[in-house]
Amino acid sequence: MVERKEKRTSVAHAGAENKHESAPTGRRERNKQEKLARIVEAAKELFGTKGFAETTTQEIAEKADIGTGTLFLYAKSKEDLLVMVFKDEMIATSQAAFGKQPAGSSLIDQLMHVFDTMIVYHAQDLDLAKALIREITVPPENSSRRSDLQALMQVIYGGIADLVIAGQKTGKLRQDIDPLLVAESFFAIYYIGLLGWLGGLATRRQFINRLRPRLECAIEGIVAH
Amino acid sequence: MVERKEKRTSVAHAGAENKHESAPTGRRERNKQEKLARIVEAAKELFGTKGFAETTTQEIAEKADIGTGTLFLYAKSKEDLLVMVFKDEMIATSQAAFGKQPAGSSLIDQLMHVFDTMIVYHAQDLDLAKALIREITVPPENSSRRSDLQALMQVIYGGIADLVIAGQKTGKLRQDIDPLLVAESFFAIYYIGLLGWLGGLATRRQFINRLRPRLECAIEGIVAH
DNA sequence: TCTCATTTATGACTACACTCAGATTATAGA
DNA sequence: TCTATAATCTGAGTGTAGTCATAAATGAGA
Repeated sequence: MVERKEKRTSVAHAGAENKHESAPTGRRERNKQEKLARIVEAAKELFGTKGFAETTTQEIAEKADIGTGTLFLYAKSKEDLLVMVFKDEMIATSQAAFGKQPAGSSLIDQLMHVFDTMIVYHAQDLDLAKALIREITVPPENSSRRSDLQALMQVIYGGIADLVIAGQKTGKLRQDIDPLLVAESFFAIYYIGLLGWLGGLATRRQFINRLRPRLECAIEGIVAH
Repeated sequence: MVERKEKRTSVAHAGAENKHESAPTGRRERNKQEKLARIVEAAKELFGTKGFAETTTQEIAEKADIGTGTLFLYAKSKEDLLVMVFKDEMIATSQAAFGKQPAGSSLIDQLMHVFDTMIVYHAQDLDLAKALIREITVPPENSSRRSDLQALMQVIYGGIADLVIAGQKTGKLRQDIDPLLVAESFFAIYYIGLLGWLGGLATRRQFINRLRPRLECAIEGIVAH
């Protein structure tokens, strides 16, 4: 054998490692959860401070106090890690955006409120946003990533669809339209603009300025006549 | 020195290398063009047969009969190569799609015709399409890539906008709408569906089946009343 | 308590995109 | 033609994501 690492002691545990505690509810499972949490936490910090590209998997493993190989038992790839880091936060962000709607506002204002919130989030770290969008755009067969994506999409599409349904109830919007289908279109308009911004084809301002008329144009198609 | 490569003879020239022809119009420039053509050709063949991920830059360089280092003087990255390979073909494809429009067809049919053509193209090699979409989605600062993207987008947006303008001339569509803005929205709807397909969130059939109603919904917003 | 099978962890190793210091080749001027 | 300079080329080298054979930890049954 070739020299073992001498660490594995100063771990930032959640205060739950009483050496001989052979608790009934499997130690393995808890260890795994803890380790996963440490990994995501380490990745979040490093991605946040150094940026995605500048962070090596070695560093993440070191910070999480595990071997490099172990890292890839918990995340299939470096980009997988990014999605892990991002998912919860983004879901929370969009949920908050849907929740805090000013009462009685129009559909367009509601949509803009949601998208504005997301934009603020994306703007916090452009590199991170780029890496993420690149990754989230076409996830490989890797099923774990895909289910993450689906969870995120459900929140966003579902939220927008709810706004549409509310509009239908007031009678302002056509009744004969599938809300989910409309939600997808709205999101598509947001997304393609976002890509333009992150890809450098447009500035943030241009992106935001064009978003509203685009959405208005799309909404025209679903208002009741 | 460490042994020079003994090749550089069996190159598939365009039949223009008469050894002593010190032509007035710089040999350098022509060599460069030829080399670039060889590189793109080699990349196209290898990506097409082995797939993007399975092709190494070494192989491309070998096939193009140049050093590995040289490859990166002509393309900033492996993905850059992919865009090079793709651009011309895709532009030709979309131009053809816009060109061969059956006379007198409705906007929705025209759009579907364009998108169907693109889908056929994408379907030829899913892996290639995925790699490309991933790449094209958020290109890095690298300006050459961005201008490629812009060229492609101009063709597509421009083509769709032309369809809209034609519709406006017949009076069927509202006059007060920016055709380019509408074009972007239409493309967004296509694109987000494409991502879903390539990302495994939907089958090709689902993608195509949903495309039409989505577009119809968007068109509703621009028909004259 | 002691097997022993199964799960989990490890880091040396591998493969490959990309770099760089130095070699080679083209051109312009004498 | 020869020389100097600039442009172009090159492949051994580098850094890092991801693998894999081997080791350690765990828990069920005796």
